[in-house]
Amino acid sequence: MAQQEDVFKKLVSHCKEYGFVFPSSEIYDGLAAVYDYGQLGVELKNNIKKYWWDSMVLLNENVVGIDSAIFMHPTIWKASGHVDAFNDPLIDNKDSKKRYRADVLIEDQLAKYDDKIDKEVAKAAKRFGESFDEAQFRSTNERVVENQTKRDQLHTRFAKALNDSNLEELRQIIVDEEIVCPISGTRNWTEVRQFNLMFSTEMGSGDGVQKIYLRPETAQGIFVNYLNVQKTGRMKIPFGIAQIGKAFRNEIVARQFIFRMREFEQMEMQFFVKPGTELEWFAKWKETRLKWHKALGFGAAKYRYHDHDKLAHYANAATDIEFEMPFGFKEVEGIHSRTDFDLSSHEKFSGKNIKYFDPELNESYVPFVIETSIGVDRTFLSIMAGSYKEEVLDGGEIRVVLQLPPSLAPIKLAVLPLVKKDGLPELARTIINDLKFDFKCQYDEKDSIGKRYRRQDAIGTPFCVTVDHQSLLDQTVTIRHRDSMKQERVNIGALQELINNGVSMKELFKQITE
RNA sequence: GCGAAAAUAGCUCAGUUGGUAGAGCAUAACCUUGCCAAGGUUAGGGUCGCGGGUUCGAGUCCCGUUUUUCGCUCCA
Repeated sequence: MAQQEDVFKKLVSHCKEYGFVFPSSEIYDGLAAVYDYGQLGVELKNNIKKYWWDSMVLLNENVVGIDSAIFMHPTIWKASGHVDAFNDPLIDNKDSKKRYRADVLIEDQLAKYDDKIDKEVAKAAKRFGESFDEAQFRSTNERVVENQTKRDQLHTRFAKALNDSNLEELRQIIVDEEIVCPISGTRNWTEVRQFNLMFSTEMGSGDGVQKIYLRPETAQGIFVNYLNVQKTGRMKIPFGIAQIGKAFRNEIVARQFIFRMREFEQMEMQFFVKPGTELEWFAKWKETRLKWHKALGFGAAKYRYHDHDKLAHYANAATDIEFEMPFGFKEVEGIHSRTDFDLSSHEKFSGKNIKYFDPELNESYVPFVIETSIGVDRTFLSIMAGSYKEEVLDGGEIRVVLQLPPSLAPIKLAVLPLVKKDGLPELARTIINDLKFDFKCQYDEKDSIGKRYRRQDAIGTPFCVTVDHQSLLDQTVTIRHRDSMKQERVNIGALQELINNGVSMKELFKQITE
């Protein structure tokens, strides 16, 4: 484990050193859990997005894309459940350092009163046997009535405090009820704090100002547009809508580099199906999505499914695809069968009919939804982690090489004059000027050729084209492959096709569709 | 958010009992070599995370703060 953490540390340094990822606002001491992508990082990230996007909208004729706004009508987040479901009041015990949900502590206290009452009843039942009338006993026994009164008073007070979002009152209840920490047994509590998952901002000014949220997921932008897309695109169920975009969550703890950030990017596809068929489609997408990951070539052992036992309020089946990060297997993608929860809820809250008319069945229904939701930043991290290698060469020296899938590499080829004289740089420039329309190229004439190869290895460039004196005579160059370090001599005119074959995403797509 | 540890050049780090900062690599220029990094010469780059305090004097001691890592907690 210590060694793995070491790898993670090296990976983070590598990302910084070569311009993949920088801490945000670094000259102002940074901003917690926010990162910027650098000159190579943005290329890799764009390639990842292209790989996903094309795998959805090119490979599936019934999947189309949209790009919805980050700002959305505030009621959307009521309908989705985000406003209510993520307002947990939290309290810490200063002695045990444990954190609890304040409402759960109070609910436990309510349960204790119930236990006391039940015990009294049980005792009486034992004592009086068959002649025991529980209902009468409950209403007349002093201790039972006392506990019932206390419980009811607490319940009323608790419900009011929750309803008013009165955090001081919640804390006061915990103090008044003399609730102790189960670990430390003390009543040394912090204030109750509210953590809302959603960031909010204000739109408009003056009297018309409106509180709006930064979307915590991109999915809702698809749901509220599904009928627009269906009608204008003449889509027939089953069909899907794909979207890539930023989302924001005010995480309590955001950590592990770009794995959990407060601002992040999602690639989501919502697939609309006939009710009753959702589990078949869930299984289908579960399989397809794993193929997409495996096609990257890091080995099947790096991935696994994690099926959810505990399901979210909207789902009837859910699984994660996990990748073995340097800090363990972690979720990269989630596949959920979201039922008709979201669409039905939007129908209710908006008052609009958003049923799909199925011409084959000649009837209307609210479609069920299968969601595939993948984090761009997590995928980026998984690809960096899977690619970073420290190879021990024959001579015993270590080569740092980023074995990125060539189709995702930020730089596709470097063109290197063997010496920076005798007209070699000029020929190298000519080659770049010809290839730059198709591939991101880099020119380098500094330092020895070996050193230049290593520099390209460190940023994952799959091909190095070297111009030497023979090139001037017969228009051939050597092309060197990153992973094998093998070289071959080819005609300059053959480069375009050779490189194109090497960096095309076609091979990956074939693995997904077969 | 709680606790622990850390923060010195682009990266990895050193820095003595407190005496105004160093290395390796990297970067740039020139010379040299030319197919798998680390030849020569030279240069740039640091108010030692930030703000206070103690002191004649703070990278070093004290307090606060920010950021990062680890543990706890949370993660529809």
